[in-house]
Amino acid sequence: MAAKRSGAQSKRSQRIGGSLQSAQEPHSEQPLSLERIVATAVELLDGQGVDGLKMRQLADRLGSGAMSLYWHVDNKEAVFDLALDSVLEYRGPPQTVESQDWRGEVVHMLEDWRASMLRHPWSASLLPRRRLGPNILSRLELLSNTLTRGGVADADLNVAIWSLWNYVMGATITRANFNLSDDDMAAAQQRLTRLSERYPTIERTRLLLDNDWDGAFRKGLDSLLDGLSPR
Amino acid sequence: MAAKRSGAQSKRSQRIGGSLQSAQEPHSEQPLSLERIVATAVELLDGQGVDGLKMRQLADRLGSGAMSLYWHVDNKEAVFDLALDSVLEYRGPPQTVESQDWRGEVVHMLEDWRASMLRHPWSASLLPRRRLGPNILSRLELLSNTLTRGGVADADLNVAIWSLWNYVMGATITRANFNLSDDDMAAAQQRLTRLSERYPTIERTRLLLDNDWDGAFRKGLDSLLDGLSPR
DNA sequence: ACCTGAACACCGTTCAAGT
DNA sequence: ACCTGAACACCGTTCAAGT
Repeated sequence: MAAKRSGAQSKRSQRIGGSLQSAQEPHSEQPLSLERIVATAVELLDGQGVDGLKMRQLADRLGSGAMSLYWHVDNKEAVFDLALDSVLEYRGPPQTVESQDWRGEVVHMLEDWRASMLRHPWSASLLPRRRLGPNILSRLELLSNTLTRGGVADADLNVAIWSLWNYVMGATITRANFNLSDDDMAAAQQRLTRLSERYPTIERTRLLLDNDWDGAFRKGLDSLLDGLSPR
Repeated sequence: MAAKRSGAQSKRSQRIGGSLQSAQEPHSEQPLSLERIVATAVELLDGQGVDGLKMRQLADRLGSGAMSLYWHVDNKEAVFDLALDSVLEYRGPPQTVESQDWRGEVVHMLEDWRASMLRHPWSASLLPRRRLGPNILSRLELLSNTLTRGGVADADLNVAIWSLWNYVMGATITRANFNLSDDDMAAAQQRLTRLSERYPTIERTRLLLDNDWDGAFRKGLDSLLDGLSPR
């Protein structure tokens, strides 16, 4: 495992007269480091999606030879794991007083989790396929904690957590992969009406055209929490 | 979208009329056909996972040259779409009388859906990423239908359906990707206890070691349905 | 310790061509 | 209509080697 590099060294302290390097590559000549690799991988993933991440391109963007990455990282899988975990960091609830509103806290935590993943649409699909990293474990720990404080018995805790996990993951994966450009919307609409005699109900309620994702997420979450709440 | 009339398919002649011989052979030297390609792709995917499907190997297994597939199919993506849809067929509830028990029917439909996907562990992760095919649309239609019969108002229907979708997808994707060999179990246990001071709660309830997947799925689903049920 | 180019073993797909 | 091999444009990774 690579020792930590003090990343902020030489290049940072220079800060030469601000106008010249307004050319697009502000970070081209630093040494490689795990941090830079991960950050750049996230950039690339955000821009090109999971299939768009290429080791050569990643190295290129970092200004290094293609194979230099392999000294810092075992393989591409490791890059995925690191990028994924880096995106799942939780900063905690807005610092108010230690609140009594456990349900509100749960909602906040889950909405923040979903929002973090939606900011990096490749992340949600990746999460269930990889080993759980420290950041997601922290989120689960905090969630368990809050539920316990809310009165959920230990015997019901795992079911509650997995239910919430399932709901959040399903919602986020689905939403992240549903790219509704105007064209897609139009196409879906057209297709649906064309098939209205095969699928009358979902056509009537416009299931596939409903695009209030945030509202639907929140409402469904409320229902689930209703069902899970100790009475 | 439901009826996939891709370019590849339209390239095929219809070849419907009574031909000289109804092909009867097992599957060693038959001509290629979309059906055989899809069936074999499913076999391969079951055995090797999503990343294990190679066009060359697929052709090989079908006893044809590597490039012959491309006359029947546009590209690899199309193979995925077809394999996925083929796995999602629904045969309907066990033929009893038209029941009054709408909730029981919903549970049956969702458990069958989950079971179908778990029989082909690659399928769940694929489903949210691809265009919805006819078989999954049929399942959604039937679900909508049943919920409506159960008294869910049109205004609440989409939220209910997406909530159930989210839950089922999240649960199935997670379960399908959680391969708990004895080794993995042991490793997880070890890791968790080693980290027990960082994650005390999930360690205490053995969140990651809980392996009653079916039971947890059912219990969580019940909670969700409790929350969604009209009162 | 850190980085590198050349090279290998793939894999999806295009193409021109066969029947 | 249906199938094929050769070839192209990749891409992850190994290796032997540089500093």
